[in-house]
Amino acid sequence: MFERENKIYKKRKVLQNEYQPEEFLGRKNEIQKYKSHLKPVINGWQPNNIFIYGKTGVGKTAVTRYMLKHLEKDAQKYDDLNLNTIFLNCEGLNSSYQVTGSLVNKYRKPENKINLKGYDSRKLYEMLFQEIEKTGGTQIIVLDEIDHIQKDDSIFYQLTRARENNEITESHIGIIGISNDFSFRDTLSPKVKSSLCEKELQFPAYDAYELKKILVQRSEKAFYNTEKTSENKINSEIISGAVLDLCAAYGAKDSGDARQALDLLMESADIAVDKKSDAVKEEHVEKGKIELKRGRIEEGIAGLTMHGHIVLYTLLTLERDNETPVRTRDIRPRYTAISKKVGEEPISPRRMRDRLGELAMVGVADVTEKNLGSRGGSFREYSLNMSDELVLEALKKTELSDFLKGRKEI
DNA sequence: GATCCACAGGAAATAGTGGCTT
DNA sequence: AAGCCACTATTTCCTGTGGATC
Repeated sequence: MFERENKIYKKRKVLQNEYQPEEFLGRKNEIQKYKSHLKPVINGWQPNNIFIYGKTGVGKTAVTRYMLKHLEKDAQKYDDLNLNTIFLNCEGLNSSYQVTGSLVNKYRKPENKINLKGYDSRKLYEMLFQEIEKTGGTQIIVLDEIDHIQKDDSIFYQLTRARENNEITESHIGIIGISNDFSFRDTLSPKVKSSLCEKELQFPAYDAYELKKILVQRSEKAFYNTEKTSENKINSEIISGAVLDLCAAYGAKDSGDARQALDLLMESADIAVDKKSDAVKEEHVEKGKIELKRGRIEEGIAGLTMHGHIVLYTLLTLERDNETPVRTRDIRPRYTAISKKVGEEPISPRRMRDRLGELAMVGVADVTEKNLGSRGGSFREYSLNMSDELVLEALKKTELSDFLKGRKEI
């Protein structure tokens, strides 16, 4: 029943997000600056706090991991240097409280982990400082996706001022904050901003040429019968330069995102394998783009709340009735009706607006702002952004599936 | 340029969940 | 068990917005 038929991949892993290349192309300047910012650490001095920003897929996290790996390795050469690095992704953590608790858990063994509820904030900080002091030496704390921390910035104050507030005496801490939202910096209170953003490092987007170089570098390792002939050219029986150009253009299109380009390359190659093709062709890339989009949307839809799903379904039925684009207040009655059919109490209009906004955010709906002045004021109009079949498929994988099965046709 | 429209979206209040401390 | 704590999801209330119209 199962059989290996892959003629494409030598090593698929090379295209995955976790893969760490030994050389980062197009990031020479950034690595150079990063290195100088981290220099004090190796001297055993108080580390700099570093704020790193740049769009998604420009290597912020990967380069950081790479730098820290080297830093740790080189630190071992010096007996008087005790270096410990902590890496925390703040996705899903929206308060200082949760970050503090998560940091405590990073230090602790699985059996001693704490809950992220119930403690007094002060107590939580004490626990963190205790852990830090127990470890001692120099500690680099990396907070990735730091902009998810929205509610308050006390964690930064506590960490950057821990020493002068005598919370810690045995250890030195340096914070590396990573954000893809530069404006986050300006939401910080002034005293936190100046200390947290002591050193700043901006990662620019990759252009198509740089992305091509990256794709060439990875392709050589990932595919059979492929070799690099110059920095941006390959000779390959599996994959053509034109295919790589397509992937590079896709990544460069909106944000210079290497991850997007690599994802597309992998998706295309997966499709080629699936089709038992001998090579990755341009048509596979086109299919790949559609697949990636579908995946993103499905993921987005899966992440919505139940009422988000109901609102989406409402929009879907309006779309099928050719009533889109439709303004918020015209969505309302049908939403209320459908909600009741599903057996749920409808949420308030205010809340429904939030849900609609999320649909637009996820990319499944389009919004247009309208303003008819004194003849009708301003409002937003929504319509589905993609085929209704696709949306319906995604909705069937949610808690609405039973409800949807019960209806023969929309 | 003042007025008006109708909603967007911020802010505060409330309800309910679940964990910690004593 | 009572009194904390923070969380999420929500409702209620209300101010702000920007173009059309006068």
